[in-house]
Amino acid sequence: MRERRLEVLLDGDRLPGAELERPEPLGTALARALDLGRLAHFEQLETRSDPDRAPGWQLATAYLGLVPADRELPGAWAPVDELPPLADDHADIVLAARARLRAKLSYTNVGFALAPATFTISELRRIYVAALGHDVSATNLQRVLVRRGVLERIPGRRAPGRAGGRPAALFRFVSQELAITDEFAALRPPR
Amino acid sequence: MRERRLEVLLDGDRLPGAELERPEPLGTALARALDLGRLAHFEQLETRSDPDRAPGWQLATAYLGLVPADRELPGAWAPVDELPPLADDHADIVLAARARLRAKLSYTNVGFALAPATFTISELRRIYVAALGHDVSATNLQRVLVRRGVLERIPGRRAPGRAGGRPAALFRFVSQELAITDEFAALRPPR
DNA sequence: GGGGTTTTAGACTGTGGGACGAAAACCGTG
DNA sequence: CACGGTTTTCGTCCCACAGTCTAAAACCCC
Repeated sequence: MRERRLEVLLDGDRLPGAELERPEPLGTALARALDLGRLAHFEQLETRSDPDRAPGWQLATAYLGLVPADRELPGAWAPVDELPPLADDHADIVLAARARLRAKLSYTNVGFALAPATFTISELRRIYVAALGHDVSATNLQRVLVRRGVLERIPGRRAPGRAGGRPAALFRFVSQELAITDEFAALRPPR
Repeated sequence: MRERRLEVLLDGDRLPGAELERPEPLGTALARALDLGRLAHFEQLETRSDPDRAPGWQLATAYLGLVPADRELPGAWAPVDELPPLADDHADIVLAARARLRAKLSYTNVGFALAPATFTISELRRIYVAALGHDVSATNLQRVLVRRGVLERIPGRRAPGRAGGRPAALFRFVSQELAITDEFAALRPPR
């Protein structure tokens, strides 16, 4: 996330990755190879076994890792909606990952993995807009997330920017652990 | 699904599976080994690489396949909520699969993969109750699914059973392709 | 102090879904 | 054939929640 756009880390014309040689969990192998430090959210996506994958044949397991918007990380980051041509089906994987992220933003609290430790509603709104790809009302965003117990207000206010404006209240995510917050409106158990 | 309970196919004390030897997509290898015919829904779950998995070390990719309630299939089926002790982490996998199914029942039309071609609302209700693990109102189930365009009424009625009762209207799923029907209430794009 | 800007708060509205009750249509029995 | 028991169907009420709008609050710069 940078400049109001969702970005993805690339290694040339492909997604960065690691080869699994010794017995170890998939996630740790990837984390060791990428050296991104602790990621707030790290989630397995699909495993593909395309026989025509070059060279020879191999299995590939994709992962989705999220980095907070205020963290600067080295490497080549490309905007997700303006990807250069990628090798194999890597562009597909990026789109699938974005779809997964968008869905989870709506019914979980993954936002904590994209947002700084504390933030104003406007800042959070910009992050959600960039990730979701469509506009979001700041009023509704705050009300929805606070009512669900995802967001909580903390003391203090942020001084306005150059252009002026009322000082903004500060918020933070109540939990840093992934949790489902929307019990899928329909088909709920009766009370 | 049998006798109003969700069931899982077992092969002794483990989930049925196949070993991948030649280059081929994971799904086809599994389908060939299991010989269940065409499944209405077939979905990849998690891939695990536990070094302490016996014997030696191996990767394992779990899949979720759904069989309509009216189809009788050979093999040893066990109720999901009364599983015998299973090898490795297979019990975990079954529970994860059930969780996935329950979530998808709420925001997609996967129901088509569990239901017969045509059915009454009461029959569909029994299926949903078994899969979700909690009661569901027949009235609301019908209204919700019809309004979302998932269900449609078809001509004819089903004669009542031994106990009598009003003849039930027949329904079917509009589509047999997986589709997301609930756009995650919150954080929807403004109109 | 006035105009522009950003944030905050409140009220209104519409929709979707849970709960409830009554009517419809069937079976058995006497 | 009238009656009670059963299952399905239909309609209504009601509440929670999200989208919209408007106005007020609090700041900047000039």
